[in-house]
Amino acid sequence: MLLIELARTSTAVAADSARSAKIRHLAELLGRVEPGEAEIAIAYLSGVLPQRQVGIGWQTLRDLPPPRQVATVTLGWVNERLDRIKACTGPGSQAARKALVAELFGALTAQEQSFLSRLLRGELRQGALDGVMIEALAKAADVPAPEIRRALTLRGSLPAVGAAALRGGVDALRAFRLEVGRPVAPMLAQSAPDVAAALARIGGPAVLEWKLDGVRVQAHRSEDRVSVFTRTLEEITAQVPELVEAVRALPATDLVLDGEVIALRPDGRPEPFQVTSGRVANKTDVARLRESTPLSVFFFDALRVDGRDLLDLPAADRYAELSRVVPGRLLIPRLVTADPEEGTRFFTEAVRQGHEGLVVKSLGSPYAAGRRGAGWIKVKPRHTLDLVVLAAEWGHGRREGKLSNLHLGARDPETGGFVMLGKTFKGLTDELLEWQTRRFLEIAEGPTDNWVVTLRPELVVEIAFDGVQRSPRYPGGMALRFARVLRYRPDKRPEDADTVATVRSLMI
DNA sequence: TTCCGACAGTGGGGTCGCAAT
DNA sequence: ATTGCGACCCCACTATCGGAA
Repeated sequence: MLLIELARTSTAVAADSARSAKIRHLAELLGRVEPGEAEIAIAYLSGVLPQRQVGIGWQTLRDLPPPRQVATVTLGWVNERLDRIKACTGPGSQAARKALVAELFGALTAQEQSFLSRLLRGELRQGALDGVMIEALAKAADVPAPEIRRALTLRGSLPAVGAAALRGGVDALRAFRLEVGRPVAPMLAQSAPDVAAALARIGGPAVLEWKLDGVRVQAHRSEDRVSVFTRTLEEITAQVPELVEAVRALPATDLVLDGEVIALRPDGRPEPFQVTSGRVANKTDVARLRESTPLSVFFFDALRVDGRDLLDLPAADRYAELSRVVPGRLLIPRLVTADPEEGTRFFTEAVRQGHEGLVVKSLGSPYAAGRRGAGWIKVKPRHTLDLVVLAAEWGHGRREGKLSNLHLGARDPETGGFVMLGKTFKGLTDELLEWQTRRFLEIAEGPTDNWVVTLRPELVVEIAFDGVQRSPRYPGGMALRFARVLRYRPDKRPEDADTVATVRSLMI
């Protein structure tokens, strides 16, 4: 199949806003792709690469060679070129890689260049990724969508599952099984403002578990072979030897466990997320770092124990199996209750001990992997500050032509100025976006056609955030984590805004 | 007819590995 | 040694579609 056919389908998908129409376009193409190229077509049209990543990003794609007039390249050819680019490493690789990218894009028409460029940048912007692709595959292969979702959970790769569905229908999908050593798509959580709201959504007794601010891990063990994966199914076995040893010491030899790995201080309180994250990401100095920054692991679910798959069992039964093979010191602290007051006390205690909050879980839910079902609900405390808008950046995509991303500052009484604490684009409605663009252009200082538009510091905005972290980038040495706009405060003047001292007092 | 679940899009800060400077 | 890029860790929120209620 020619790449141009995918590019045309993508254009058609983007042009129709109705999901049903997007599904029709995708299914039509999937219906005529040859089996050997099905995985590539499914991957590209759901916004992923079979190679996962190839080392090409926004900067590499800035200037492309002039396009061809006639479309000639096939999916197989393009994919082979991407393999070659991915394999390009070592001294001199940047120039070689650049040449390969130029050669690849030089063989494409304008429409193909646009498609491949958006795909490689991870911004397909066609209003369809895995969710819509699952429906399209269901239509093209004439199988129920839940069968595809189930297989995807167990296999973790939509191209592989989708190609099997097109080739062999329901029978092929049912052949996918949980396989020890191959990661499962992890179950995700929704969020709620407080414990009472979370309990109300579950509607009955629930399990409340501490939410640790670490890295999600899925640990597999077959005999003495242990492998560990992250939320996105990256393998990190070599970076977490403490976890490997802990799993190897368990009294069961055939296991898949779900948990969180975290760096704790000697007094048992958690290190800031940055410390855990840095430790887990490090590959070159693991032996030394495990002395200075040891990792602890806490498990909260079991997907397989002693050769028995548990995904379809209710959470309470899975936990019973988990606690049978994992000692208490490796289990997340938990409480079963339906009482909002008791739950809130548990929440307060978790936060007092330095943790992120709670995850509230239904006792009856199966392990609904890969979807943010209502089975798990996270609850975290929320802080707010009144800050001053120092500048704004022009948006992209559906925010093109709108001033979108705000630069936020706290008041510095010593200098009479403001100290930047970070940016945010979250929490804005279309109406607010419209309003702030007009308002910002009125108080702009200097040119308004640059990427960043500097403003007179006049507007006060109420910002919600999860915490203050150390920052190597911002002038005050601190930055807000997960900042989002709650509302503008026209009743407040910049001299009423919160000060850097207030922010510093919140830093962990 | 209204409500709500699921999805896609729009980006945030921090850290590491790697190649180039 | 420092810098820039890509990848990945953590992630919140709104708009929209279409099926459920």
